[in-house]
Amino acid sequence: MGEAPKRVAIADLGRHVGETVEIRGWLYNRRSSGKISFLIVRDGTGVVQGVMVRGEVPDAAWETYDVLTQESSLIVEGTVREDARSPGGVELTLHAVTPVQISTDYPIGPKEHGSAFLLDHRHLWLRSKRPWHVLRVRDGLIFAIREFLHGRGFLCLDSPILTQAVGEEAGTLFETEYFDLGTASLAQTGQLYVEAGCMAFGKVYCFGPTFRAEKSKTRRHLTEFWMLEPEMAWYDWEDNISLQEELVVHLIEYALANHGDDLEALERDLASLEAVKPPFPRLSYDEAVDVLRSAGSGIEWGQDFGGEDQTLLTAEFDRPVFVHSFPRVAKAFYMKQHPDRSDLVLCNDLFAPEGFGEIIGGSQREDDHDRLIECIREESLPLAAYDWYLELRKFGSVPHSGFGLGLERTVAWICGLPHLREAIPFPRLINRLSP
RNA sequence: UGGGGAGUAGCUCAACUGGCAGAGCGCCGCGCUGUUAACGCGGUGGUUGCAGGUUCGAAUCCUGCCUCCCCAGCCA
Repeated sequence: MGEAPKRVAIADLGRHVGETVEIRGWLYNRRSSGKISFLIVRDGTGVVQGVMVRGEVPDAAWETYDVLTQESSLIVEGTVREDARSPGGVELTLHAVTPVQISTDYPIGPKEHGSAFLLDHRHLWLRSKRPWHVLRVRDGLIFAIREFLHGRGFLCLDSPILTQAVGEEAGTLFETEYFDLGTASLAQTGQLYVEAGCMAFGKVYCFGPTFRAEKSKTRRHLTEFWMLEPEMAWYDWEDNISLQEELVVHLIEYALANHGDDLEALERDLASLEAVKPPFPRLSYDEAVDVLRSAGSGIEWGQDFGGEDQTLLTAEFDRPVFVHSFPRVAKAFYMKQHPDRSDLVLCNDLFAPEGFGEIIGGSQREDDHDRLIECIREESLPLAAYDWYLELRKFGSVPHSGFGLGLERTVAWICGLPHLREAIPFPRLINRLSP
């Protein structure tokens, strides 16, 4: 026997043409045509087809074909060869096949399945082509977000998950007992904490899971989702919008440059992503309502945009659309009042094209102590819960702004997914807590 | 929380007006030296979501319950 072959990743096979290598992975599928058989092997980095010809491989290897079932783990050894007939352009002439564990009755087959069945088997579904590509894009976007922000002097300031203060709306909180301190709730947002952070570090962000107990059953909602929340001291609402635009452009460029293969495998229309270039249209709420009315919407001034309105609005443009200066009645208490219109606040939403809806909500924050107290009272929120937050306005208050970007909605948009449940590894929905 | 749709083999779905429970995939067996969700032939596989009712007879009609899917509201 010669030396043990080098163990390589399938993703790197192109650099090992002509060499004999070892791959450790799982059987994705198999096909046979009598005296020639094909083992489609995946190892987490990619998929490669192994070929065995009867009489040209040891009988022991040849006979493993009959034993190996879908998703059995195995170790194969073979010679890397370029071959246009093979998907991926590279295939493996097998010399040895060693089963590690034989899988029996793997539930996910090559034919179609329903979404409920697949979600029940999410722990296994992750191995399938579609989730595999989606979650690679998700990982890439997380990396690109952090890269973008650190490149601009941001500091990551993690906000707590267990909180006492209410972030936005009471009534949609997940609650739990917290020792002698009463009820704790899972954070709906880290915003109040990054507001504290930006006064210490200038530009900060938090990025983690957030929780909403809304009983909504739509393709645009999860009960647990990841939100990026940058917060910047000395930024006004227009600086805020410019940063959002740069970030979104960066994410699209990153995805196209680094995940083109994934997006193609997902059959994403790349042309519509390539069209996402600055500047994005910026409409005031009043202008957006006019556009919607002339497009046939029955929206009344003061209402927030529904799903249909968002689709209608973005259909007018080929790139994401900013809408700013919303009515105060439609927005959260902490947003700063418009200097010329007391019925508006200095905020913005960003709507993704092609009906993917709102991916960002942001605003300049109310920085005046007394005015902020008025806002809290107007919303009938418990003033005591905001004591530390109010102190930020007593010790060197400055204009500041920030926004929240929904990661899953961004992933869904970039990957072209019809439902958010595919944009997160283990989705939490109103009727789903497992796996 | 409202509106709509659907539960039949392990999976995806058929079954006309109430009249023998079916197909493809999977799985098992046989065949095939380049397959691409391989293919051909044969076989395996059912408490028709649960409980009750109508009927000579119910997957099918009626009542209640459960579950899932889609849409709306709310939001990221």
